[in-house]
Amino acid sequence: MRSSDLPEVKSIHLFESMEDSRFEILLNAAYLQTFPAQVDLIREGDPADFLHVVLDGRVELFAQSNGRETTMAMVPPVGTFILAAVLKDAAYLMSARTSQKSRILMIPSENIRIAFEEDPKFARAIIDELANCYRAVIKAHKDLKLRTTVERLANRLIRYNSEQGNNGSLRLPYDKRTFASALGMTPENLSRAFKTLKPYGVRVDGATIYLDDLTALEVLAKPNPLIDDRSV
Amino acid sequence: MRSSDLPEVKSIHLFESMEDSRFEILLNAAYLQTFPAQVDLIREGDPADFLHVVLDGRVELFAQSNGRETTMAMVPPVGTFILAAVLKDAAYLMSARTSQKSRILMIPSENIRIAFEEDPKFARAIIDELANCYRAVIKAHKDLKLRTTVERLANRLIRYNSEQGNNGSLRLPYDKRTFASALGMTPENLSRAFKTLKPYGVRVDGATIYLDDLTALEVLAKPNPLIDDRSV
DNA sequence: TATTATTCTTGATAATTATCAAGTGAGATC
DNA sequence: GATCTCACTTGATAATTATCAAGAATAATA
Repeated sequence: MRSSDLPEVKSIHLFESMEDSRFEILLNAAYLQTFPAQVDLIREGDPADFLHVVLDGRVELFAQSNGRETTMAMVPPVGTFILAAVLKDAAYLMSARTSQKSRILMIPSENIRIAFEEDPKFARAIIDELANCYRAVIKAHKDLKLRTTVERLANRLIRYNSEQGNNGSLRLPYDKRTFASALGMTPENLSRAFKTLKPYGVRVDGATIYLDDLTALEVLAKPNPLIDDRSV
Repeated sequence: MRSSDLPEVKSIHLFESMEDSRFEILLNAAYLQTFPAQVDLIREGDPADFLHVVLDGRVELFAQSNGRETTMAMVPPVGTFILAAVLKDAAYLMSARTSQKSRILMIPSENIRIAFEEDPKFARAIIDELANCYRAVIKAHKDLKLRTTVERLANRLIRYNSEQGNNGSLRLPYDKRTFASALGMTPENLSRAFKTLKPYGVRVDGATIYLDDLTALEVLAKPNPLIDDRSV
């Protein structure tokens, strides 16, 4: 990768506490590449050759089995993916594709593991990142097992509204088909769930959603910090 | 805790690479306690004061929201739980209770974090454990999103059969009510799912299940290593 | 502007899963 | 051995969610 990209990458939480010399060695072996939308980056089952870091754009993690497919998560900048597989030197459990044009940093697994062994601060940062990933999946699992489709949608809208400035409107960060899959429902039922939420002040205009009665929506959704708060 | 218990605990993967002196300091502050069945150990939302290690028995991790409850996982010996919360010094995302009489080692979070900072080998062992936990949840999430109830049951039976010696019979490791919740279904539907599997050679006798036609069951279940193999 | 995809929505229907209520059966207790 | 309790099962029904097939709406292209 170009050395002009180094400062930007260094500012990422994962690397900021790392020694400069070690950081340069690590990144020397790395690739920074821009991909168009809908490009397959990794396939579940393959060995974990690289740690991926999303710098720009958005990456969809998905999984397949038995002819079915589901969206597991969307990774926004700046986020890593497939960290656990890299650390364990195991096969990927999920596939990844760009959902929009994305800039991806790819660091060889072997270099990550070496840096991890040699740099306690980096090890600590890795742990933080992995612990965050773990807790995010636990929350997703609780969301899926403890809520109906309508409740999941309502809570997601409340979360997006809060993340996007709490002004009663939000934009869905990706198409509704993917959104439905991420929420664990079919596109058809996502449409119907939106209709169900109409009496609670949810107005849909393409990818823009207006929440005209947040109070009513929250009564229905019953948001729970231990499921919905990304920071907890 | 009693020093006579030290060797047993030391043999656990998490601690075996640790320096003896540091290990003794760590365990000095720890508690080793035996609890009867159905004792609440931790409650979601509480701060993570202790890392828990199940030495004997079995612990149920569960979560509640909005009046509903679901079993998230069962922790067999020797397994840790709530490691991520301890490392992040955050609130527990799940509650835990003993599902049978259990011997639990409790190590203060603060000591874990100190040992982690000071002992790279222990850090490495913690990472391995956390990565395993992460991958286990991902698998559970895929199981839930990509399979029907009957398929989930079928695959779980195949897994238990393989874990218990591949002799065509297995014992459910906990009551059917909990088993159903862990599989993401109601007890009633678990009964019905067993009936659905009857033509595939699944015979139920209390907590003992016989798999008389493993081939047929596997055709239905379509087991997938990236969901079902604990070791992958 | 017309045309063509594409995505999303809607309606009808089917499949799946949950709920409620009652029943069965095995083990515990007296 | 009687009966009590509890876990599990069964049946009837309801609710939820998915599927299939068109039909709008939107964006993309000519």
